[in-house]
Amino acid sequence: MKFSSSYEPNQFEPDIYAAWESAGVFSPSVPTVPVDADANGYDDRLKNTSVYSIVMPPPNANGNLHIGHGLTVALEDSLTRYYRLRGRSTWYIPGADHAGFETWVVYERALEAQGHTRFEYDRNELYARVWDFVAQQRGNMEVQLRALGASCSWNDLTFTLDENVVDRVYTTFEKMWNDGMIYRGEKLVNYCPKHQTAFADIEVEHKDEPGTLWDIAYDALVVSTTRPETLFGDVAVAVNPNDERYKDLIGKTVHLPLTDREIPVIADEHADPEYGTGVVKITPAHDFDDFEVGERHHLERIQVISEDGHMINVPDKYYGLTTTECRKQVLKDLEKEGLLKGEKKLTHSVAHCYKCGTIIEPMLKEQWFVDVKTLARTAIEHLNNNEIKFYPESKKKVLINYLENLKDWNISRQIPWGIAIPMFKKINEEATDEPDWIFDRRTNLKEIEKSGVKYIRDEDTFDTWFSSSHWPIVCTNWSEENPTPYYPLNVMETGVDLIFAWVARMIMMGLYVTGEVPFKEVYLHGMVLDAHGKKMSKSKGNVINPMDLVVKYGSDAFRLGIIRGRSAGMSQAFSENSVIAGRNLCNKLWNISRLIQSLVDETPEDTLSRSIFSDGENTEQASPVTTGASLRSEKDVSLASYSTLNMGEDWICREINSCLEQVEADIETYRFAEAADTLYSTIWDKYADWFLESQKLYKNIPLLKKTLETLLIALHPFAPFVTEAIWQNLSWTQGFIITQIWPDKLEFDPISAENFENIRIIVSEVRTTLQALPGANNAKKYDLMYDRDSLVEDNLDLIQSLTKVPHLRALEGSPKGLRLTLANRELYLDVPEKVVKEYKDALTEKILSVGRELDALNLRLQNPNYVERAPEHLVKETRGQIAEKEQLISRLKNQLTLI
RNA sequence: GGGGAUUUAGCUCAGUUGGCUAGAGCGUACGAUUCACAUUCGUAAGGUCACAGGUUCGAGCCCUGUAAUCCCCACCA
Repeated sequence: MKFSSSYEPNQFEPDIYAAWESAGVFSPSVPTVPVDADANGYDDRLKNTSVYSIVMPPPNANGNLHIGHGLTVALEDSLTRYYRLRGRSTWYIPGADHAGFETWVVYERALEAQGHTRFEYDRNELYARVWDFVAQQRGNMEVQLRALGASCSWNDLTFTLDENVVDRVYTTFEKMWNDGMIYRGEKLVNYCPKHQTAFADIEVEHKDEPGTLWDIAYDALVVSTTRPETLFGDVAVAVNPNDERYKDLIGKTVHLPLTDREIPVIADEHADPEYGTGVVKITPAHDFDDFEVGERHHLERIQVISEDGHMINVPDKYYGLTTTECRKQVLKDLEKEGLLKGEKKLTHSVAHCYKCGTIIEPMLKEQWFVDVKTLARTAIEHLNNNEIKFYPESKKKVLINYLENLKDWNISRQIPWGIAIPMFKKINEEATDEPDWIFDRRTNLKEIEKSGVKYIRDEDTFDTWFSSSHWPIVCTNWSEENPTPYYPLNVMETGVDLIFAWVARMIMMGLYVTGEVPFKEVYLHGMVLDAHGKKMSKSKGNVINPMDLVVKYGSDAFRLGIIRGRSAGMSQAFSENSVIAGRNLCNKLWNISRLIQSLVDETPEDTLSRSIFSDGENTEQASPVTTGASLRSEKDVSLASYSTLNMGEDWICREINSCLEQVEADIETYRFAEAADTLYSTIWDKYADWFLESQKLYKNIPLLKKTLETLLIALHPFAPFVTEAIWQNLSWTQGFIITQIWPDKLEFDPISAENFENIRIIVSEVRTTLQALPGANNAKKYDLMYDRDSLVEDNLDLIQSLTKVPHLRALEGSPKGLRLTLANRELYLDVPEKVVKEYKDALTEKILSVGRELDALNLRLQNPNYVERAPEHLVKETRGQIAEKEQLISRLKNQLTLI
């Protein structure tokens, strides 16, 4: 493979992914089912390898990835690749979601487009049809996951309708049924009349909307309501027990308008004396609060709105009207009878279907419910026991708070596309000894017979979250007989918006099924907002498609871009600029590698070996006096395949080591942005700008190779493709980078490294001073002069090449020109007096500003408390600084007098 | 009503146990450039760390309060 001269990710990314995949490098090295060959109760292969497991939140099987998936994959895959490099047996388990409701909505729309409705088919037929529909659409998201570089174990992909998932869900359901945690209840549920299905509370969107509050006379009492059409379902009116105005009426009855019914006046705390007239009509079948009032007072529930949104159980006049039509008619009739006492505009929040926006109708329905008391309490105990570490930490409190107030969980959905609820209802009523409902796994059958009694299957399917809550269990193939070392997961990474719907339920279910928390850590990423911090939405037209960016800038650039500036739990803006910055880094690395490869190519083998085992031809540049070269013994040379010969080499080793330390600490605490940032500045600002510039003189080939390899491996988790592409292009590397071992720290001489740091300071000051001088093109005009300075004297070529000054020479005679001030060295720029004079203002300003700093330092030291109480090293440091500043000022002043 | 956050450069964000002159990227200005890279190199400007108190030798960081913004949950007859 030949390095192409420009970085073009599209030309190698697909090939590299295919090569990884066919080499099987994504599979965990330790099989996922434990093997106890010698029957000692332990899988011996686990002795030397620790495992790392992580599951992917399953994207919609027949959908496309959106920007949030892009972030999720970038984060999860970086973790996966990092721990793989660290030698763990790493299992990143991909998934695909049947996306019950989402897919159903799409399918139903397609069905309607063909002029059909769901009601023409029975449940089995619909299920089969959607299955085919999904099968046809499937595959896009898997292609896209590959494009993002997800190093997941494809053989282990779990689909949410896979047999083992259904099995596990049924097993749990059966256990809950036997434990008495499942009950069938007639309760008010959130019901979408359009989709004709119930929703869990979390699936409902509340929006503030303008509405009207009408006052209606029920005899002597005036009630306030926003929904007059439901009055036919009223079974009582309530007043607050402490409300003096109505005390006498409690227990009496009032006439329900437009009907011939009398309804009781009851006392209930629900009635707020401050609100409206303080009198509330009670409609248990169509209002959540009223339902509870009804429970407390054992009131009848009269359903007056049908599941398709029409009036039922009402006087003939109103029968069959839609709710909207009925409201109009009711208001008209009330007005006519003089019972409408007033109306007032208000804003109230209205529940909407999160998919179609239809107003959610609270509907009385028989559904399956999970009693969550024990589940929630157990989860809270384990959370309080710190068994799961949260990133960000604050979300744990939020979760506990949620669990403390959790209501029973409605798990029935009236949608064919999902896992059938394995419950069957008795048909023959006369078989009174048999239970009304029985559990049975044969949900492929509509009707079953047991002990001579016929049962018919419940048509409903499970809430997606009921099965999803088993995700860590089913993905790792955990079972009672075969506990796997990969369960609990090391981490659960997902969006902060799923903390209740998914994370909470996985914890409850994990504990219920396995007795263990399902994961040891949770990392919740925030939402990806647009460049202006606004939510992305189709209607705003600000949606960013991750694949567009991958095509435009490459997968690595996208991954580097999307994690930039992002921290746990925070919703943060995202713009193409950060992807461009990522692409630029990849390009930089590409060119760095090309440079090093070309240096390798042009260095003959025999020179190479000489430079390892002797000082070689570069002795003249290296400083025998100041670099501490003598500390580098032959031992170093023989231990490693590289050695440091020049200061810049020790310096870069020092910088790379501290970079590695930083990156390790950051990844292990999920500080992705900081880790990538550290790599960015190490590769660019340190490796390329200083080390490689200095290597243009010295060319320590073994060290160049070693340091490049180190940086490539360290960046691999974040930019997998370009690092692998370079690895494959380099002439001396072997195998895949993805399966390399995370680099050890490099050996270096700290004194020498510090000397290079001093050279950097000198070079920087020369550059700054030259830029500040009047006139253009200063860099090439003036010589740099030094006076008895061995560090400079020993590194003339290096300094000259970095500063680009024409010549470096020893000062002859008395000082002249412009003295460099910050470096604290005898260095002068050979600048004519005229130019120096023009520089005078800058110099004066400098003296003033250093003076201000000096004053501040002196003030600190004059504070006796500081000297007494601050740590000694800080006080000492301050004294040192004062001395330094004083020297600097005197040098500056001296300079000024010379002018 | 309950809970959780945020406020630092023009923009997007770092700043971990309190410690020197508060950092980065982008953007801006100025300068450079055959010799790995214009997807480049060099330099600079730009901040009362939302506000007011407090603790401390020392506060962007800790405490109290205020303001603004955001998210979630519940309620709104």
